[in-house]
Amino acid sequence: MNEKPLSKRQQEILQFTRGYMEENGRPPTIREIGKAVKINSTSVVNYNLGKLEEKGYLSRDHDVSRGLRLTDKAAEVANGVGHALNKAAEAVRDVVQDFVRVPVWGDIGASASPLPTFGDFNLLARDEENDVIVPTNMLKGKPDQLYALRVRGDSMIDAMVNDGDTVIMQPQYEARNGEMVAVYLKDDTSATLKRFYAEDGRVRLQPANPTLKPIYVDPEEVRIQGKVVLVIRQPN
Amino acid sequence: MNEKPLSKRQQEILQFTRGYMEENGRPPTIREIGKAVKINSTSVVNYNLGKLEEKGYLSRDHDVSRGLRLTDKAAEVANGVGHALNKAAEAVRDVVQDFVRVPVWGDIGASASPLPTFGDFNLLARDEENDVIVPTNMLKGKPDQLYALRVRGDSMIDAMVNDGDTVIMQPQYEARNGEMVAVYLKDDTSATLKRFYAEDGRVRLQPANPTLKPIYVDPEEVRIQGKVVLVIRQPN
DNA sequence: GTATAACACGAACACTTGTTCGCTGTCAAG
DNA sequence: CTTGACAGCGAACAAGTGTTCGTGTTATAC
Repeated sequence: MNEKPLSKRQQEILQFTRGYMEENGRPPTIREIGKAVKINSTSVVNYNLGKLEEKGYLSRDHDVSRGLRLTDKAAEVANGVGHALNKAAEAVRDVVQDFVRVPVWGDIGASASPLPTFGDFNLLARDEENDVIVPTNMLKGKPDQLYALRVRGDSMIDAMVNDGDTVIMQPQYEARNGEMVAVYLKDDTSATLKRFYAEDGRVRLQPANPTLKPIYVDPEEVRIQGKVVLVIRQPN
Repeated sequence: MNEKPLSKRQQEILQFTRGYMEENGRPPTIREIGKAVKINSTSVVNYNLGKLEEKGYLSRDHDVSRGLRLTDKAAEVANGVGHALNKAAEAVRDVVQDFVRVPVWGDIGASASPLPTFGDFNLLARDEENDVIVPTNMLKGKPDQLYALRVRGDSMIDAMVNDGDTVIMQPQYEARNGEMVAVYLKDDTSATLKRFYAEDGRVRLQPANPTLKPIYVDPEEVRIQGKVVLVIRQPN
C-alpha cells in the first residue's frame, strides 16, 4: 500500500522515543516528547502520536501513563524474552504445577540400601533424567519430600508389591492407624511395607495381602522410616 | 555484608515487576503492583518498594509515573529464578507432550461388569474429569486404546492387585508368553489377571504372586480380553 | 478564489499515579 | 510488660499525565 511518509517532526518523535526507552527503561510521557522535539502543546504531540499509530509505527495503551509501544516496524526495543515466548513459558508454568518430579533414591528389597531420612534427603545426588513424573492428584503428601524406590526381589510380596514395581515414599517416623509404612524391625537390615496399627500397647503390622496374618511387635522394636504414597507397576 | 533477606511479599513484588516489564515494555504502577500481590493499600506497596530500594534491588525516580528501575542485583535474583524455572519448564514441556488421559471404564473384581471389546470402546461415555493422567513413558501400547479399571474386592490378590488399585488395560485378544492379561475362564463371569504362557497345546496361567501355583487350561477355555499395561496403588 | 486537509496552538479538564498521614496489629527483644 | 521494628490499612492529597475543545495557519486540490 502506498502510504504517506513521516513528517520530519514524526521522525524526531520516533527517534527520541527509542532513545528514551533504551536509556530510561520506560516510555516517555507526552510532555517529555514535546519538550524534546520542541512542541509546546500536548495536543500537538497527541495528534502526531495518533498519526504514527495510524501508520503502524507505534501502538498506544489509552488512559494509562507512558502507554506508548514501538512496533516491529519502528524497530522493536529488545527487552528480554519476546511476548510470545513469555506466554508459552507461562502456559507451561501452569502445567508444571500439576506434575511432580520424584527423585529415585534407589532400591528396596532384601539386599537394598537403607531408606533415607530427612538429613539424607538434601544430599540426594539428583539425576533428573531418572525422576519419576507423577500427576499431583495421584499424590498425598509434600511433593518436595517424596522419593521413589525400585523394588528388587520377591521379599515384598506380602505387601502386594512385586519385583520391578516403583514405590513412592515420604519420610515419616510416626504413623496413623491404617497407613502403609516402611518399617525396620528390630535388627533387620531391610525394610518391610505394612499397614500400621497401634493396639493395646503393642503394634500390629498388617500385610497388604488380606489372606496373610499380621505380626505383633513391641513399639520399641519398630522403626518407621516412611509412608507409602503410591505404588506403580508396569507388568509388561 | 550481612543483610536481611527479602520477605515473601518483596520477592513477589520483584518477580511481578520483572515479568510486567518484559511483557509491557514499561514498569508497573504502585497500584498495579498492589493488585498483583494482593496489597490493598498504595502506602504498603510504597513501603515495600522503599525496603527493596534500601536493600539495593531497585531504584526509584521520585515524582514521576512508573519510576521504578530494577538493578543488576534484582536481575541476578530474577534471572536465577527465571533461569531455573525456564529450564524446569522446558524439561517438563518435553515430557508433558507425553502424557495420556486414560478413561475410566468401571470396576474390575468379582462382581464387576464385563470388560470392553473394541466395539464397546467407542461407546465409552467419557467423563474427562475422572480420567487417569499417566506419563507415556510409564506405558506401553496404543495410548488411544487404553482404559482404566478400579479394583473392587479381594478377588485379585493372586494377581498382586488390591482392592482400590487402578489397572490400566489395553484391549487385546491374543497374548504373548509372559504378558499379564485379563482373561475369562470357561463360564466364569468375572475376569482374572494372570501371566499367560502357551505350552504343549495347553495354556498355563501364572499368578503374579510367585509363591502361588499356576493353573493349566485348554486354549478353548480361555478368552483373553486385554493386556495389563499399568497398575497404580494409593495405599494411604 | 474557495474548500479541505494537515499541522499547529493554549487552555481546561479528567483521570492516573505517587506521596503522606494517622492508625492498627503482630512479633521479637529487653 | 514495654518498646521498637515490621507490615498492613484507608483516606486524602499533590502532582503527573493523557484527553478534549475551540481556534488559527499553511499547503494542496479543484
